[in-house]
Amino acid sequence: MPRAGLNRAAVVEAAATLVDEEGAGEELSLARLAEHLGVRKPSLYNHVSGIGDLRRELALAGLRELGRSLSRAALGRGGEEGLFALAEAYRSFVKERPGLYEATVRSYRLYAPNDPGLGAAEGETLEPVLAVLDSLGLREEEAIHAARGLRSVAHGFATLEKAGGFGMDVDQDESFRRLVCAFVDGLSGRPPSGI
Amino acid sequence: MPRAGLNRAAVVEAAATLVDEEGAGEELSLARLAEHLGVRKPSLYNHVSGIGDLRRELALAGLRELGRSLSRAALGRGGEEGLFALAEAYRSFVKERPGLYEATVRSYRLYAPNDPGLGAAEGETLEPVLAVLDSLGLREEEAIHAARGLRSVAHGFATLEKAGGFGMDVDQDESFRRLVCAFVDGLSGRPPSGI
DNA sequence: TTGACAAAACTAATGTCGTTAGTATATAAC
DNA sequence: GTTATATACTAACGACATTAGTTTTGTCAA
Repeated sequence: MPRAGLNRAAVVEAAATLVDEEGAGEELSLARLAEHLGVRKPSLYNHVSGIGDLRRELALAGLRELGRSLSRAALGRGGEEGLFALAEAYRSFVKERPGLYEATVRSYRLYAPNDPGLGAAEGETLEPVLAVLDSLGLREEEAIHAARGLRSVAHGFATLEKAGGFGMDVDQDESFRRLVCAFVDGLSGRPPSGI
Repeated sequence: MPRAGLNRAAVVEAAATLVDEEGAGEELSLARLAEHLGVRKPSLYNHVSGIGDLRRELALAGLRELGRSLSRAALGRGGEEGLFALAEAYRSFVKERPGLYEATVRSYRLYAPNDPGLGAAEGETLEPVLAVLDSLGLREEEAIHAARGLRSVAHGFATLEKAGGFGMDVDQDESFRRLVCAFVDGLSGRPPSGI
């Protein structure tokens, strides 16, 4: 039995690739992952303590990567331009890493609350959003409301899009652009910017 | 072996109750449902052709009920008032029937496209939205964009709320009100209505 | 170089799930 | 009352997660 050279990080990374290809729901199984890694199922227990642990680790990885994407998008961009960049980055992340994103959403229901690691990672995704909102003069409770709104907009559109929930043959990029425009304009109380 | 008096409708209804209590993900199993109904697992196959069939039936029931709720909300309400009523009805449905709603979302990815029954039920949920948008002068492609936006807003907020994704202790009703306000105001290109 | 030890792989087994096949019985129709 | 069908059952299979116990590999110190 030659060693496969696995470790926790490698297992999680392989799982992340797998969920992006096949989905993070019931499609993810230790059996499938073990097969992918050329190893027997129980061997995975040397690196993760079960499928729950693996899913939590995927959620953590997803939140961290999403946070990085959002931070990058907000670099050097303030005001409404920053909000558009954040929304677009959010949607892009869901498109590029669909399984990993799905894992982060599952996390809220299944692991949180009171998981300090996930809470911290979630906080990191909020930070760039609050920074951009601050540049628009929104602070404290007002900023929380606006952040929730922006996240709802991006999450709602991206998940419905990913799930194929938009039936009609109408351009989805344009739908998203209009949605974010409407939200941003409504937020600042100005007439449509038309960006 | 006295009969339990089951039929397809009773099985689906019991499943709907179950998913509202325990979730529509992996929590739903034929084993659990059979136990709930006081019957052995294989007996359920007399009424549904498997767990896939049951999930599809749940999605259908959820879409129909959501459609009814939206239609009721739009009765006698046009313009921005109608949009607020639709958004609130959507969110209320998710709160009252969380499992049934979850089943409808799963449906897009797993059963659709090309399931005529689900497609029709989905169309029924779109109808009242398009009617209200029509009262605002939005037609055709423009209405589709707006409908997608409203749905993204309602779906995004409601699912994040349900999943416990809003950590901070800030009023969620107020967050939703502001989000819908911003979207509606941004949609019509007017200054904030403050409703 | 060798011996010991921990890490990482394995086999075997248990229990849950969905599903199918085949069997018995209760209800309804005649 | 006989018959037919619907509805329930038992038994069994394969896929899954998980645990326990075993073997091997790689490393590090003597």
